[in-house]
Amino acid sequence: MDIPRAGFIFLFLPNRSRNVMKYPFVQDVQIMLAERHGGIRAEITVEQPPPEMKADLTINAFKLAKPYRVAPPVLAAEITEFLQGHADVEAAELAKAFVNVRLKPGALFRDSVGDAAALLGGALLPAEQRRRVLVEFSAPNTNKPQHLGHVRNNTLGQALTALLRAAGHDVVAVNLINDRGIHICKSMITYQRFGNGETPESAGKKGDHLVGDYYVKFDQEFRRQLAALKAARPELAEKDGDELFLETEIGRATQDMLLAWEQGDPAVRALWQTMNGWVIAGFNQTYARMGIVFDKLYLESNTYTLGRDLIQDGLTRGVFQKRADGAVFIDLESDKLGQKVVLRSDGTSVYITQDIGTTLLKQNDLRPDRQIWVVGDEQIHHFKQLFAILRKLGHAWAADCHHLAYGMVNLPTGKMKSREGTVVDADDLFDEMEQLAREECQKRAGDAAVANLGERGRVLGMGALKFMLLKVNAKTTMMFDPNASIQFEGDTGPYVQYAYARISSILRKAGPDDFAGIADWSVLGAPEEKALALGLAKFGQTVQDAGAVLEPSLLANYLLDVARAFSRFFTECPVLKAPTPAQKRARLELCVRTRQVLKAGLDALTIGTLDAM
RNA sequence: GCGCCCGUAGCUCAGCUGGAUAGAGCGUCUGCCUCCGAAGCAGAAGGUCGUGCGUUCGAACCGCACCGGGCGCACCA
Repeated sequence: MDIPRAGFIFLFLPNRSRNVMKYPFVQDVQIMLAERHGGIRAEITVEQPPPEMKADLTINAFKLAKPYRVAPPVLAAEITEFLQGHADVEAAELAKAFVNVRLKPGALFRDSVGDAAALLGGALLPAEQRRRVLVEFSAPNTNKPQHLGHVRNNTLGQALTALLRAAGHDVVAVNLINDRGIHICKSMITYQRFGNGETPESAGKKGDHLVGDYYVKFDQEFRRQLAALKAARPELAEKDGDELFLETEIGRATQDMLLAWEQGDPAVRALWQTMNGWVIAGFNQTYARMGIVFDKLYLESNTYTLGRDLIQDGLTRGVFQKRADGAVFIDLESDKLGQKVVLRSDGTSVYITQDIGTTLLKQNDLRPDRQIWVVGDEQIHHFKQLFAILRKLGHAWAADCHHLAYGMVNLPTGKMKSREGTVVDADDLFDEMEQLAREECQKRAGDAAVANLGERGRVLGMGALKFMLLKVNAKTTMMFDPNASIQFEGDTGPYVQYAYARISSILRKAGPDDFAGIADWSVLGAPEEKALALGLAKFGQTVQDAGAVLEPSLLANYLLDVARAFSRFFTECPVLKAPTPAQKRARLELCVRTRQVLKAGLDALTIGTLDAM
């Protein structure tokens, strides 16, 4: 019963036989082998040889043995002999079953970076493989401000959206705001009691932070009442807070407020409107700083009842069953997911019921070929159940639903805990990053004034933060050390941004004459030049691969490789002071290509660039 | 108890559908700014890829078992 996977692969894995960057000698090898071995045309991929091999590319004959049914050394020998006579090839050497190929520089640069449109356009999938994709991410609760965990979610969702768009998909970014429920009422009830009409303006703080303060206050008040309750009734000492929620005065009052909200009580609704407005205004500032734009917004207050009708429908069709106590459940044993209640015995819906409803709503509203949820990995089981239920309801598109599960962000001290005050606030974190970035800029400028210091701080600070979150696998439970892990050196966003800025600087200094005519690639050939060009050539395939497996980290790590290759090139090969005008021209062209790839790649991760930093 | 994820250098992490002597950054040590901005470059040291079997011409990667860590298995969201 692995239908979802099958659908996933069908939709998203690019056809590997299509070479984005075409090396003609590879195709010639393919034709040669077909002629010799009964017309078989197997896919031939080029790989990167170990540096000590002094080769540019390598063909691995081990992988060809199976389709051709010929021993690897035999095939390798045939290929080597063939390539030794090929016009593009400078040398072809046989090593075990590997054929190490050194290309003539003219051919190497022509086929890797010669065609700018092909290089950058290589990211785009052919039209028939493009899809309409709905990406839901962020999905915040409107009871407190966002923290580092949300930042990872936001960054992943935003980058995934941009990445899929870079691959040619039509992506709709969706946010489902959880703006109702008992947790929202907690902030409301304490505000009602202790707020004294305070507003974000009067308090001088963002609305989400203000409301969050009252959420914290609720917890304090509740724990105070809980302690008093346990003191008065020692037999309750062993019970936990959740069990005794309704035994406390404030818990009872909060529950009553939720009921009043559901019945449309005007006063409760008005307070709710006001406080939610504050929070959402605050969220919008946070999103703006991250550069996030949603195409579509859903409010849970509008959608939370949707699933209920669907349950009734499924009940009549026998998908769901009713228990003696009135609760409705579905049997997911065939998917090894047990049983799942979808309607409580009192007829109210549970979390998954709402999700069924909103999933159908999104499907009907936006007609995507595929839905993706960016949600933490603790909900893996929930989504397995959700997708199984959708399948059982007969929705074929459920096979194209996917939960992008990401791991937690832990601190050196362990998990973030609001009660212990170890939560890293998103807005504070942004401030610190920008401050750090400004200091770094100023440090390098000495006493001189730095132009656009604020802008530089924003681009570099946010770039460092996003890159740090994106360079690790989404599913990795990652460590965040506030004091040490924000770096501007080494494997970082600013390292990539720095390469971009340095190229920009070079291009500024070059005169118009330096760009005259067409680059003659045959004058290049230094190892650093070749490594850079061969690296750039992988851009398109990397974007497609990263999009296919929904993994921005592939692209982030690729950009580090490119930036590193550029830095090496840059120290070893003078550009503006190249030995000959022809070399200067060609190296400038290589710089332009590198800049284009870095820009396109950072764009696909939603990380900004600066022409000077 | 059952299920999912993770154990790779002192630390944080890569390792592309199994392929050549396992990589990067940080940290430590050593060089390089009269030469396109040193947020850089070059080099050194540092690993029984958790353990053991198995599959394979070949395993960090696939299979099984075990050890260690995390997360799930609600009429919570």
